[in-house]
Amino acid sequence: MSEVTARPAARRLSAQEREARIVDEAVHFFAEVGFGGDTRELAKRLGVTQSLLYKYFPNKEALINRVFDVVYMGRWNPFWESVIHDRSVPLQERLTRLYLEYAKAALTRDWVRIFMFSGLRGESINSRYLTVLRQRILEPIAAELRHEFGLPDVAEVPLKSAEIELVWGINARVFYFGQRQWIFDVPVQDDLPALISLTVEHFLAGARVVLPRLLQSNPDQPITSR
Amino acid sequence: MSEVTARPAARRLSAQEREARIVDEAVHFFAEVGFGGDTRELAKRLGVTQSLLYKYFPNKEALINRVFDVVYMGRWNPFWESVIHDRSVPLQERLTRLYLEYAKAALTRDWVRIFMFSGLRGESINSRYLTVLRQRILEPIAAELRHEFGLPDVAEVPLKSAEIELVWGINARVFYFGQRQWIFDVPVQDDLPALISLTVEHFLAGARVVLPRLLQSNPDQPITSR
DNA sequence: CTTTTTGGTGCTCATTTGATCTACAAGAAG
DNA sequence: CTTCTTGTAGATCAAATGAGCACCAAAAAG
Repeated sequence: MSEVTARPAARRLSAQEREARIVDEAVHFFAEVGFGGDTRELAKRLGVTQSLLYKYFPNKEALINRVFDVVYMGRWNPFWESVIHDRSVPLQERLTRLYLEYAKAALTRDWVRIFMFSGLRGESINSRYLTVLRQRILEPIAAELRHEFGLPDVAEVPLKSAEIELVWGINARVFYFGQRQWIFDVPVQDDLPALISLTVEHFLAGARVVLPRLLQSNPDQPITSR
Repeated sequence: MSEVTARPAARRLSAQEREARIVDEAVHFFAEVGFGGDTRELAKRLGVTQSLLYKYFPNKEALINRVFDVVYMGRWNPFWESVIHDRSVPLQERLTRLYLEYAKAALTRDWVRIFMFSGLRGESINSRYLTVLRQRILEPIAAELRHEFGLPDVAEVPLKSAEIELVWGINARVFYFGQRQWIFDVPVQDDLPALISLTVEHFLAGARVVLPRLLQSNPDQPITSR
């Protein structure tokens, strides 16, 4: 076998194009092996020398931060926010559409794994992302639930934290599908869209029973308590 | 400040005791920084020289595998399995007790983080653990749900995968509490036990509506489907 | 065709890190 | 007092890895 393998380099792209390819491959690479992955291996996958990476990014951290930008808010879809408020569509359908679309972005291998890798690393970006998610998705859903079940408007009775927690539950379940598939190797058997619609259906049926009771109890921190 | 800190070594323990301390500290250490954490730092935390570690474990991998043994099945509580079948107690209470107890073991910082670190590393132990969980906890719960709602016994109509998926949902939600607290830094506001009991209540209320419908539909892979 | 620009390579350095080895000290046991 | 065991001290190796530098060659400009 010849030792001439990595030599015919895919040379001479525009700086812009090259940078884009580096970031793109970095997303896949770090999603696979974690941020401890070494730059030589990344360069090899790009068909490029390791030193070239440092012509585009001052150091590894800068590249990692670029990956965060691209993967996190770079994939945010405004449709997720808008669909919630469209009361011309039944709530169950709105939620199903929302999470069907959400799954397309957030249940990819790259996204799920990078989300966990960065969280475990102690990056504050996870916390920031989830805060945005809560404000733009979960709280609006909670408000729509009030309307759906004929409960007092949020303007009158502010959302209780337990209501938000209930809505977190949808996210938890959907995200868990992704974790099972891309991290734990216990893939989902059934058709994912079908499971998501089942999840939404189940969620609403449960909320219809539990929510009114939740709002009757005392101020905040209701329920049985410690 | 004095540099006399790690020197007054806790010397001369029995081999057994020393090994136990190493494993114990390794659990905390790897849970914090991941399995990429270096042995010198671990030794420092133990107040011991790095070379001593290699007197107890042939290499780092062996130590890591020990950590898996201790953390995974080493913390399995048979009560989780037994409580499910006790029909002298209402199902809702059984499930609440189960997940309250489950949370004590599986919602610790060490457990949640090591579970994710090992999963991302591609360890097969996660898949094995979740398979055991499904067989010993989730499927029995699904069977009890049949009984609870007056649906055909599992012996007559075998469990559909969608039923199991529904039960995975409880686990997903409970585990997500742990992930938020120990990985994403978006801690749960309310009292955790209260939230778990709310989760169970909500789950059962939803299942009561959805499950009968699920069993009426065609063979497996029911629901809307692609 | 020559010059200039700039994308890309090869080599090298300094650290970090897993792992090993020699010599020695201090409790416990006979 | 001698011997065994637990640990230290510390040096050391080899491999892996982030980062920097001098130089080259292909494309663009004149």
